[in-house]
Amino acid sequence: MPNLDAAFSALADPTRRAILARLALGEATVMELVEPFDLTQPAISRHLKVLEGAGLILRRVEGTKRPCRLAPAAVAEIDQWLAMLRRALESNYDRLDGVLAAMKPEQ
Amino acid sequence: MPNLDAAFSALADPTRRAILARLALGEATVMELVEPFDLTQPAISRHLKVLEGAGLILRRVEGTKRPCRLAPAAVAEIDQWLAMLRRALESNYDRLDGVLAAMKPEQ
DNA sequence: CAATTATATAATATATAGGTTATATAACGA
DNA sequence: TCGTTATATAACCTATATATTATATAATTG
Repeated sequence: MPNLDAAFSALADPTRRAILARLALGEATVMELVEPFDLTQPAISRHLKVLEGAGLILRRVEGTKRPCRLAPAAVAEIDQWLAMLRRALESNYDRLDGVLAAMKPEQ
Repeated sequence: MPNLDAAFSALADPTRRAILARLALGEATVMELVEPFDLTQPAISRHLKVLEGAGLILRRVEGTKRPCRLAPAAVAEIDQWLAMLRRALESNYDRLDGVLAAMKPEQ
């Protein structure tokens, strides 16, 4: 899954997570997304490109505007991958009693 | 949540995800984690440091070995953050019919 | 058509990531 | 105690990320 690289990497940046949090409230244009940040428009445009490349947002063309909205693709992929960790963590937890019981006598 | 930076950033690297996938099968020492990769031991040690810093793994001291295992902290935090996106995606989906109906007449 | 608005791209600078080799440290086993 | 094994750290190099400013493109409006 080479896309997981892009998805996790996109989410690693706090500005991009803030953009996604804003988009969770609904569609927004580039300039609307620039406004709350102390960053230039080109900087936000690049972040949006990263988010789009990762499958985290989609953009429409509406005249000269490019309204952005959340996309489901990447979140689904991430969830799927994390499920593997969750399963492992749960089964480790299940085994914990046994492991502790086996260890204590030796110490 | 400054930890989300570290957690997502840690997961963005395929080597580190592979290490986690290995640890999902059970605890492993540093050298056991080096073995399947075409990387040097210091490289893996650095990856482990990153994973530990992100709250994705824990390490015990066992003589000269440092067995690693998965940690639940970061996964929980990530899940919580993603839940926000999931909710928004679902409600956007719910609204989609209405939005489309409202748009079509204008175009 | 000219001016403005919305967005993208290019050029550039700097910081950070991730790899390597060399070396330090600390426990183990003979 | 000495050599070996397991791991960590330091120094260094290169590639990439992110920001900026300047500029291009394309739709909108007067």
